[in-house]
Amino acid sequence: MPAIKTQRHSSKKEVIISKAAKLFREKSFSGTSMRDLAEAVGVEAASLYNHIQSKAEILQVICFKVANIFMEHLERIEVNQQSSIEKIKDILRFHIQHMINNFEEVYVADREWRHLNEPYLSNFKVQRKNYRQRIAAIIENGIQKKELKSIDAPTAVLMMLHAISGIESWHRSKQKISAEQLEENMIVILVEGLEK
Amino acid sequence: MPAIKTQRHSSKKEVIISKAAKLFREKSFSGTSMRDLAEAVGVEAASLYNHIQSKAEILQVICFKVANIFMEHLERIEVNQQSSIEKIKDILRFHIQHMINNFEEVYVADREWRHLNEPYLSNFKVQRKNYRQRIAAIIENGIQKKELKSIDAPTAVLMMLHAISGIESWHRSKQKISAEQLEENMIVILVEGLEK
DNA sequence: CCTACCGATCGGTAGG
DNA sequence: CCTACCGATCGGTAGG
Repeated sequence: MPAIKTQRHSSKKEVIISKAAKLFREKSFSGTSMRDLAEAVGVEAASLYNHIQSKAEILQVICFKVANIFMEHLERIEVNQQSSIEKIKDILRFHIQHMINNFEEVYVADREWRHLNEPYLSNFKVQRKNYRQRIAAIIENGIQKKELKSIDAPTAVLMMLHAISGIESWHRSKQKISAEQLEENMIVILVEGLEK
Repeated sequence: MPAIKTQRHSSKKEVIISKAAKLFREKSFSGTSMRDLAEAVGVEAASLYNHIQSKAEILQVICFKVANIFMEHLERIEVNQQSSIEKIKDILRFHIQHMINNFEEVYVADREWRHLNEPYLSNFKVQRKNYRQRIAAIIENGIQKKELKSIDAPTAVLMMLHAISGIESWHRSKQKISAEQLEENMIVILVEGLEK
């Protein structure tokens, strides 16, 4: 039955990608050997190459999968009719939720993309820059409409995104507050600030 | 003249540490070979070992140097008589300034510390946890005194510190705003929020 | 500071 | 999916 065989094959590749994301986060891309990965998957190192082409391919898959998810969400936000501040909140919530639910891969895409090879490296950088500029444009629009303070929009984007990517170390420790509470806290801090 | 000899020796070690910080940031700790470092310093790989004991030692020096600078500053903040909000602002300004002026080493200490060997790894984790908890205590004090919103203090600490560590990618691009403007923008966003 | 070199490990391939 | 193996490179040492 070829259908099942294909399914199994694709599923095994997904297992490899998933285990790799975990290891790349813990030990970094360069610090993880294909033998480490093979052990985590439960096969010999040579067997990995029946499912993936190279170590580099694994990183490519992770980085572009994550980039595409965020880019697609941004495109939906851009065309809707919300206020700037609602758009920003929506983007923040989306990032927070993905960081909580899928943080191994989001973390790796965020921290290990430098190890991509060309032409993927340049492609990724362009996408990343584009993504940030389009969020900055939303912020600048909000400043013009007096919804937001007149702060430097590119700085605000970097701070927002990095503030959220920082929850990983929290996530791994004992969860003292729920995901919903975490999300609300983060939105309040970023939108309204710390000061009472 | 032994005094001069010692000075030269220590100076060369500083050059090695400095070049290593730059390479560890660009290519990560595992992705940087001692031959890469030797080339950046302008010697053969074997010659590096006249100044340092091991690759691991370089990372230790960078991580604990940075950790000590921030810990010493926090200790000065804790004993002074400012309001909680002034203490938080002071910590933020200190982080921003060090990120701007010394960002190679601060970045490496922040992102590459996982590659430390024991017992340094455990020691570093304890210091890091302690540092964050003491800032959280300042925030909690501010909440009690109604100076700050009643947000989750550990979450606020992680967000603040990561928002600031995110300026590195900005710093490396063309500087459109000055360091002073950057600092003011970041303080406003974190303390007062984005919303007008 | 260099040349010469060590054993270990790397990503990846051949062949079954 | 495995065993067996490749050339390249790793961190580090010996000896001068």
